[in-house]
Amino acid sequence: MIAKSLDLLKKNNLSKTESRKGILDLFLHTNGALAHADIEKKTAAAFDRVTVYRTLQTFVDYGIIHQIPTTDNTILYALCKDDCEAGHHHDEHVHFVCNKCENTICLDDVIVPKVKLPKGFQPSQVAMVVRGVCVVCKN
Amino acid sequence: MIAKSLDLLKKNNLSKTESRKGILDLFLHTNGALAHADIEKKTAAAFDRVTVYRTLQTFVDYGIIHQIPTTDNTILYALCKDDCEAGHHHDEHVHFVCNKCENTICLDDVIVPKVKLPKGFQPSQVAMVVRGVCVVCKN
DNA sequence: AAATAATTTGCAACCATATTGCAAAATGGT
DNA sequence: ACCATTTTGCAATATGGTTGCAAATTATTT
Repeated sequence: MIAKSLDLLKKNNLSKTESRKGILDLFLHTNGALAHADIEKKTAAAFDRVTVYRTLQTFVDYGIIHQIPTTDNTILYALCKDDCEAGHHHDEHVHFVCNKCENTICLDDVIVPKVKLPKGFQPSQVAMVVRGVCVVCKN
Repeated sequence: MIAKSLDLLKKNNLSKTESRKGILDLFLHTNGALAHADIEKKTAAAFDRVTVYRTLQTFVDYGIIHQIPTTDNTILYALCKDDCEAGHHHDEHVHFVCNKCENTICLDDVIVPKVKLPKGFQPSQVAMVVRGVCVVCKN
């Protein structure tokens, strides 16, 4: 469990820089999804904004994290499960956004059900976001 | 079919202004979803940016249009079906984003399937976005 | 139809978020 | 330790969105 971030970087042939390691560690120690702003806060602005943007983009490109669609014009990112590869995400699980604590949680065990699309539509990726009250806030 | 936008405005007790009518007409004549930038372009900047933002917000509040979550930090809007009301959307249909033409289409007839969440999670709203190739671009 | 009240618009200014070019710094391979 | 390559950070710029307020438009009253 020590230095799992380094393993991940090595596995993807990414150079081990402070920012990549730091941001990846943050994801590994966070349960839910993170927005760019969260990352800036939680890393105490140790890295330049631009570096954070580029690092996130790199991680998405390499299939280390994935994006979660939102309706408030921010982008959320969360760790991919182990079987994601560069250029091809398999993050077919449901995301849950809590209306109280506003955290976004990956429900890794809840897979997105298949839907039947109208004739001619060819799906390649599905995202499902459920809003509601999470298990922590339900009381 | 003439002046359906006026009907819609009247039904919601909204004053009939040029911008509301114009923007609503645009939605009525567009098949897919629209982003703020699309609206500015297609109305030839006839209305102020601020007016467009406020008009969209008003339409969302009154249940005339709904927002579609995206992963590119924009907000998409699309017409609601008839049974939406102020403050309460029933737009539980699937949205399709085409990777080729980049249009977003409401699949009004494909309703979002129910999923079983882990114990303690209480859902209130579900969004589902499918990416792929649409019926127009499939060839 | 004119006058008034209420709402909406447009402008200016502002803030937040995101991207690009480029020089300096850090990393990896030899 | 050196050098080629990649990554970082800064500055500048672009894009997206909000707020306050006066002017204009719409609705209401008479």
